[in-house]
Amino acid sequence: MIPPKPRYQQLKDLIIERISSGELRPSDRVPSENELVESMSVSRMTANRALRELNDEGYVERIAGRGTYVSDLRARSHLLEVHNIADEIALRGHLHSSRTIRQSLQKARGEVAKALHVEQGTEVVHLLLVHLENGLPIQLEDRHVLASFAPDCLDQDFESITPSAYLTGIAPLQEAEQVVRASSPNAAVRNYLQTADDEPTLVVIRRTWSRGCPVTFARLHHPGGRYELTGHYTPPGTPRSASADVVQLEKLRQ
Amino acid sequence: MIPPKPRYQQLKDLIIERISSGELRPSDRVPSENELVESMSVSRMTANRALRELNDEGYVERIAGRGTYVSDLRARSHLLEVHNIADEIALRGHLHSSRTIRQSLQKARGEVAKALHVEQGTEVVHLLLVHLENGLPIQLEDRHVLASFAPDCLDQDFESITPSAYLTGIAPLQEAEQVVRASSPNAAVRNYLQTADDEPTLVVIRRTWSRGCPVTFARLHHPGGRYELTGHYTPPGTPRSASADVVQLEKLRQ
DNA sequence: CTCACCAAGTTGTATATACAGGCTAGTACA
DNA sequence: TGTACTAGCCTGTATATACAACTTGGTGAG
Repeated sequence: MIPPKPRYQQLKDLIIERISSGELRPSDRVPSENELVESMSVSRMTANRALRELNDEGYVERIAGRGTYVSDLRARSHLLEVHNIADEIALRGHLHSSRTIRQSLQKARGEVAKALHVEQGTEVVHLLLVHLENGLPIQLEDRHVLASFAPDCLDQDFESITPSAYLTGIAPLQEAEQVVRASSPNAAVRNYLQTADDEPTLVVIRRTWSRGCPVTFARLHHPGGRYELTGHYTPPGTPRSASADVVQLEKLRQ
Repeated sequence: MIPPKPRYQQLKDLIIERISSGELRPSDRVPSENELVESMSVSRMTANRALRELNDEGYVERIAGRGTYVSDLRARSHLLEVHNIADEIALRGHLHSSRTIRQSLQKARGEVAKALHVEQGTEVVHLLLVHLENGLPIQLEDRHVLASFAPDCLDQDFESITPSAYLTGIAPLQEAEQVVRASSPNAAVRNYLQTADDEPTLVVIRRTWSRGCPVTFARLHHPGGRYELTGHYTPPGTPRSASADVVQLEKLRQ
């Protein structure tokens, strides 16, 4: 028999659930401590602990005298962690969708063959997808997967499961290497990402190893104005909530 | 006048100080909540909050029924990669030089004050430098340093020692947080970096903590065409509070 | 000697209460 | 009209109290 979760944790789970389900959207007001006391039949200290920890973990933003609000962190991802774009978006309480542009068997050439440490002509699956956050393009995923590693890659429906989630399901990821660049996108990329002519893109080029061999090579293009990477050597004791977020809340309240 | 720190924070600072000074070593027993109640004249809930947060932040390990023990902090040290542009360039076998554009005492305003967690008007040193690799601009460093943290910051010759190297010499920089963006530079940045009109920049915004407080906030602009960030990812080991540490404690108790 | 049990100490959680301080909207007053 | 002030809500912190669960060491019964 598993012990029941503590009540403060139940409260946290409840609020996180409301955020990821979209019921509470960024900059929305979260029930105050006293409202939680009423509706959830807990003491204020318990409600306080739940909200305080959610604040420390970056889910919400608390402002003394005003209230508690759902954080709207700009599109963020952890630089040193390999993340699934769909999870990332869901965590922000937004809706993820994707559109498959290409899903075909090819022979590795040049850069791809070199990156994957295989002979030219080795079979790879080429994937080209656009990921959307609330309908807005947030990532163009240009990925090559070693066909021998993922034989059924061609039959997958990558609009219901992301390549990243699919690949980590096949075999544990052991190592990854990534390069981050700022670049001016060409017309095709601009078109897929629906960006202005002068908006740069943040490009993440990532190679991933499994069982000691590189198995996939991806080029991830993001619109510079809507996406940023965060590397987090988490500072103990300081709440995640940074200045920019507060400013953002201010703007949204007008 | 700055308000006094809350007591739970004073307790945390005290214990962190004892740990970093070496008075308390890894796997040593930390005073229990009740002992802190006695010696520090606080309520147990306050002592509990201090120790609980230290646990959440990885400084200590708490075991119900046993006590609180100092964590093995080895895992934390590898987190912070030193990003000194001069070392980076030297590592490539190239020549590093730099030009100081501004080095002045200022009062923190807006974004800077918030990022450093200080009142508006707190004195900060503003540094603006261009770093060159083989004579070519590779980074525009726009940095604010808490004046109280580095009093002689104004007298340093940052063309012979980089701010990064200087700051790590003063005190261990324990934690950092960074955000990476692609953006279109304004005319001033373009001029300093000698980039073409349509070349985007890769901007790294980094806050660095020492002894629990943010001490410096830097905005590092790089020419998109000549600079990229590389990262390496290996799967995390067992989480901080997991079995390994407990096993270690078990061993030490023999 | 061995095992069961218990007492003391520890952490984990929950509650009620209190006060301080920030923020806002509305009201009273000039 | 405009300004100053206040009531009410909010978060932030601190304390006292209570009970539960866990660990350890000792004690007593078998």
